Amino acid sequence: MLVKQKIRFCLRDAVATAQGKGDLPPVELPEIVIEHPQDAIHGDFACGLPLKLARSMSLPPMNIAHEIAKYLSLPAEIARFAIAKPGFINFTVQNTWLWNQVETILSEGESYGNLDLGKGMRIQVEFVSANPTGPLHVGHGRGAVLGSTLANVLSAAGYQVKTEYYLNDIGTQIDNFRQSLYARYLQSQGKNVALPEEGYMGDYMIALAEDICQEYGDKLLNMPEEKALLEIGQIGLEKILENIKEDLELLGVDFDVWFSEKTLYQEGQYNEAMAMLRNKSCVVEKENAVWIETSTLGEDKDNVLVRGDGSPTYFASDIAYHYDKFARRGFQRVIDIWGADHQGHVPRVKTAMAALGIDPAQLEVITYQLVTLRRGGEIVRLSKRSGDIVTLRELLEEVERDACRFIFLSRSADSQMDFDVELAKRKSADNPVYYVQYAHARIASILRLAEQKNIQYNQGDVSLLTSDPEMTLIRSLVLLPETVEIAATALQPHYLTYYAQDMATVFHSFYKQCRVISNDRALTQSRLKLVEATKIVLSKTLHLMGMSAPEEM
RNA sequence: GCGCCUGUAGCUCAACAGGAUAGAGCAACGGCCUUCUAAGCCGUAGGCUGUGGGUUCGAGUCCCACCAGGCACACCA
Repeated sequence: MLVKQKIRFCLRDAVATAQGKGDLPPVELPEIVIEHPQDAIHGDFACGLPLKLARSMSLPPMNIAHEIAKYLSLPAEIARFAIAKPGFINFTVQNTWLWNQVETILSEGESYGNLDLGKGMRIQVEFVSANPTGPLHVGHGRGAVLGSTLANVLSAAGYQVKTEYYLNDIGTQIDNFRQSLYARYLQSQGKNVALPEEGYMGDYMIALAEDICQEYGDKLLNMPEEKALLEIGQIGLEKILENIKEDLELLGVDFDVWFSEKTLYQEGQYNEAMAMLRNKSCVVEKENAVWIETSTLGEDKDNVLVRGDGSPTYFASDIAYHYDKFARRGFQRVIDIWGADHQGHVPRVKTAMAALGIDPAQLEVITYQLVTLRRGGEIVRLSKRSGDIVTLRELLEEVERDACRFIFLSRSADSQMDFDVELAKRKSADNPVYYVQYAHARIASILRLAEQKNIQYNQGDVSLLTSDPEMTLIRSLVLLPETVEIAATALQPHYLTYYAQDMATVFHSFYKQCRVISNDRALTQSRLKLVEATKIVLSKTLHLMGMSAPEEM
C-alpha cells in the first residue's frame, strides 16, 4: 500500500475516534486528499482535511486539526507530523523508510513502480484505427503514442491489457478508395479517365497505382471492371496497410490484435447486435432507411443504421464492434482513443451500449485534440482526401522516434497541439527527452567505471546517504509508484514526461554536488547503490513511455 | 444556432479531482569544465492565469455571462 493511502487511513481513524469521544461533531467525512506540499519545508505529505471540515463542524480549522492530532497513530513510515496555519496537517517520512526504498528498488528492478490497482482486470485499449485508405498523418501519431503509453501504464498498474487496431476494411470509403485507385491505374495505363468526384486525390494514390502497374502490368485492364475494382482494391489495401504497420513500427507501436470490420458481418456480431436493438424496440424504419431512435434515449436526434441502399452505416458497424468487445470478448473496461473530430460520436455509441444492456461507464473514450501542423509560421491543413497532408512517415524521417514520442506525450490530450516541423527538426538535439536519457547514460557511465575499478557495492550502507542532494534524490525516486497511479487513474500519460524531467533534474543536480566514486570507500558504495536505483527508475519511466534508455550518448 | 475542448511568462506547455509564494523547457542575460559524460550545473529577468460576476476559509481549477480559437452537429468515417 502506498504511504499516501496509509496516511489517509490514519487520518480517517483519528477523526472517527475523536468523533466517538465527542471531541468532534459527528459529521460525514469528505474524501481525504493527500498531496505533496510545494515547499519542502512543509514535509513530504500534506492534508487540508481540517479546512474542509470547518464548515460542516462549525469549528475553526486549527481547533479541528488539534483534535485530530490527539488521536493520530502514525504509520511506521512517518517520522512526525505538524499542524500548520490555516489548518493543514503535514507529515514527514522516516529516513529509514527512504533508505529502505533504495534497497527495495534495487531488489525489485524494473518491476518497481508496478501496482495492483487493476487487480488483473481485463481492459482493452483501442487506438489509431485509421482507415487503410491512405498514409497515417501526424495526428495519428499523437493517438498512437497516447494509446501505446497508456497501455504500458495500465499494464504496470495491474491491468491485463490488450491493444487493438480496428481496421475499417469495408464500406463507403473503401468503395471510394477502390474507384479512385482504379482511375489512377487506368491513367497510368494511358487511359484518359476522371477521378471520382469525392475521390482520394492525394499524390500517394498515383504512386500506388504506378507501383501496381510495375507489379501487375495491364493485367487488371483485361478483366471486367467489377472484378478489377475488387482486385485492385484488395491489392491497394494490403500495400497501404503494410505502410501503416511500418510507420507504427518506426514510432515503436504495435498491437495485440488487428480487428477487421468485415468480420463483424461474417461472424454474426452485426446481426446479433441489430437483433438485440430490435428486441428493445428502439429501431424503426422510416424515410426508406433503418433508424435507431436515439432521440428517445436522450440524444438530440435519431441515427441511421442501414441506408436506403441496404448498406449499414459506420455507426451500425461501431455498435456491432463494441458489442463484440463487451458481450463476446468480455472486456470489463474498454478505452477508445479517438481524434477530437469524432467527439460527437461518443454519446451516440454510449447510448447504443446502454440500449444493448451494457453499462456505458465501462466504455471510456479519450478524445485528443487535433494537431495543428506548422512549417515555420505557416499552418498546414490536413485532409486525407485532398491529399495535402504531412505524413507521419515524413515526420519520423526527420525527427527521431523518442523525441517525437516525447513531444506528443508531453501535452495533455485535451489541449490542442502545435507541432512545428521545422522546430522539431531543428531542436531535436535539445528536446527534453535527451535531457532525461542523458541522466541515464551518465549513471551507466559511472557504473562502468565502478566495474572497471572492480568496486563491489552490494554491501553498501544506504544510511550514509544523509546530505540534501542525496535525500532529495531518494524522495524523487519514491514518487514513481504514485506517478503510475495517477497516470493510470486519470488516463493521462503525460504525467510521466513531467516526472521524468523532474527525476533528471534532481539527478543532474545531485551529480554536480556529489561525487559518486571517491576515496571514501563506504560512501562510494552507498552512492553507487543510490545511482543504480536512480538508473532503474529512469529506465522504467522511459520504457513506460516507449522510449529507449541508452547506456551511452 | 446546439454541444465538446482550449485560453496561464516572448514561444511551447504543466500545475497531482479546490490548497500554502502559479511551475518547467525553449528564447534572453550573468557565472561554472586539471575530478565519474558541459546533451550538464548555479543564478537573473520574465505573470492582473482571456474579460466580468458568483460560490468558498481559500479559485488557474467549480458555477453563470461574455470575448477569442479549434472540433463537431451526414443515409462520410
